Amino acid sequence: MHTIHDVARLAGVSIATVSAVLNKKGGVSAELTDRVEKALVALDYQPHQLARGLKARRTQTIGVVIPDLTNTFFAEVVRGAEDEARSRGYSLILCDSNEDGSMDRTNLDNLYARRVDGVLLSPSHVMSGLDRLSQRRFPIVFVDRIPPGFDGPAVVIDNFGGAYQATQHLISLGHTRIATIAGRQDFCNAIDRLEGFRKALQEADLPLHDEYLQRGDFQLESGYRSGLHLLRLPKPPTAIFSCSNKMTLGLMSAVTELGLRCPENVSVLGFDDFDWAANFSPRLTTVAQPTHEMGHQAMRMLLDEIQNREHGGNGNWNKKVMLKPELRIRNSTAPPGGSGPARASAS
Amino acid sequence: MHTIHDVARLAGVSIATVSAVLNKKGGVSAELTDRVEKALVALDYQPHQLARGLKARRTQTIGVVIPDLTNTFFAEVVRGAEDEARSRGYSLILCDSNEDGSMDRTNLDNLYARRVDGVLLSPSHVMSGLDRLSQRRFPIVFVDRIPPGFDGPAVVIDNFGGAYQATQHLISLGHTRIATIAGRQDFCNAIDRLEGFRKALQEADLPLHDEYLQRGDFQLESGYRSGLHLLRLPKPPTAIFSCSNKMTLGLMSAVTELGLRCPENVSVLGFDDFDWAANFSPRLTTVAQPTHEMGHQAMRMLLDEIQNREHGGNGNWNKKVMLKPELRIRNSTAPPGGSGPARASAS
DNA sequence: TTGAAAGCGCTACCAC
DNA sequence: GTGGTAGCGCTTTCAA
Repeated sequence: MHTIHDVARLAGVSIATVSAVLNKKGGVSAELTDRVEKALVALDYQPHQLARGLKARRTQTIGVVIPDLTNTFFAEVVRGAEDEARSRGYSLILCDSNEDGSMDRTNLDNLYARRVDGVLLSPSHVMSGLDRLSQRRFPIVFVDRIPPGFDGPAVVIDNFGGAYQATQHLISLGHTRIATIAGRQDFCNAIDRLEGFRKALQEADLPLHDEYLQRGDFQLESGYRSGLHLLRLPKPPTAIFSCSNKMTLGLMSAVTELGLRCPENVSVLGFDDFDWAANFSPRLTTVAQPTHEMGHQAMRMLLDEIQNREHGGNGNWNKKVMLKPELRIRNSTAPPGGSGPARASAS
Repeated sequence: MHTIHDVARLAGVSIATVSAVLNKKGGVSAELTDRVEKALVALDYQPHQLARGLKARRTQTIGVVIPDLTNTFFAEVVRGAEDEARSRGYSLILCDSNEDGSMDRTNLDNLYARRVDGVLLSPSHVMSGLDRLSQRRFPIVFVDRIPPGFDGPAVVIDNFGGAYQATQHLISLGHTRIATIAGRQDFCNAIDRLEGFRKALQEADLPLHDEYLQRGDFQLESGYRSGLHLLRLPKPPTAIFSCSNKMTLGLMSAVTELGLRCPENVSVLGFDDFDWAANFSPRLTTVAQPTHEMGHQAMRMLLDEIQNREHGGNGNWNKKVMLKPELRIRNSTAPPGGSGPARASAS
């Protein structure tokens, strides 16, 4: 617990000299530099970042607010963000809002109180008064979820294209009764996925019956309930496009519970890929998002802007990055009726 | 960006009075309290936590160092830790060491520079000089991974018992050729799991051939390579006990690649449970750890100790919590030869 | 080249 | 009750 004073005393110099050496300001004689460095080592001195930040008006800390860390999608995004942050000397304060919109506000207030230099945000809720925040407090980059109409800095994927391509795949397999379990329609990602789905059906002159459009909330439970509902319909769909990983999990649970098999009885295509999707049966066909890359790019954009502002930038920015998802065709999707090349592992 | 001075000026009081109101010290007249509170709201004032921490000598921040956030095990532990921390007014600085031992040291130094009040640590590497750290810097609680011989505060599960029970399950199914893919033997969790495995075999008078003991490193790749090796043996095992989730994933990949089926050709039992383990085929039999609870308890122990020290506690503590894992029998384990009740989904 | 001193925003002590 | 003031550990002028 030594301070700069202890170092100065031991080296027989002033604290200003120690500070100059620490920050490599130059202009310190080799003689004194040497003495200071010896003292630094002798005391195992570590500068107090908070005191430094108080003076320098920056904390080298970024706040990350996400809805649910136990969702691998977000865990991977955070991982990508942290890799970039650490390589540039920043640390992360992690805030999990637990899909509770009111926690977003609490978390942002807390981050402001800690004077983070910027925030990466994937909101749990469509927020009002966000403009006030982003303008008055700190630079914010949105990841994955952006409020409709929001026109600020963000990193997203082409949700429309991903859903469109996914649905086309189902259509090309010969499905005509295609259902979807959509996510919360208050964010662009869910809206765009539903639009992509619609567009593909429309182009193929396929109808979208109301009962085939289930509105979930990204959570497992809603996938499960929607799945049960869809599969118990008098005329159940032969293919289901699930708009998030957790809902896909719930859906598979419903499939299992009803004693159905995938893809023989129903094809399942999910948004978000997993490590395990390729090694268990059915091997899931998914729209994979570049999660690590999303976190990485979002953090890069944020830190670039922060450093830009430190060099006198005016804070006008609204960069947007749209990454491409990738359709990974495995064997949870097959032609309706259970025939076709993509059989399950059954012999 | 208002300071306590702005509030004081607007309310027409001194900053000391504002501070007293902010910290509910009492001894401020209703009249002034009211004026201060109005000013607080009018300016949307948020106290500067760093300045506060500099003075108060605590930051209300806990460092969390884990090997890999994209491992759901750790993500869930962090989630449990954060829930507890937030409810007690602490924030988390998250450090992912990426299974790189040298990063542990870097991360701990960084956390010290930021004067976190304590650290939750799941090391990537057996560290030397840890005693110095824990004594001189901040309270540390270990989670899941503890160095052999370490006798400080920690939250772990009964790894020996979990592995023992798991192996007994395989034995009770009639397996005699049982292999294991062990984790890195530099941590107690891996050591204990191997010991539990050994003990169960021994009690059943079953031999453990050298070739049936694969030494992995907790990573997917090592599970894959070990799996390939085991399953290509002239006399391959009929059951494999994999000591971590990622290695189990690699093992399943090897099973698939060799065109084998689980549990018909080989039973697989994994440590760590997943959301999806119950809904895909084979439904994995696993030893489930109470991940959220581990993070929760570890954080509680840490914060209790921090608060104890603030109240004059002497810092002598070495509490240990050992939680119970749970064997979840599904259908990736079955009697050797592929008969038995737990068939895969194949018809 | 070096060091004294003024803060950064806050808490807490001590006069009034 | 209230407010002035001395720091917390650091950076950064500005004199010397």
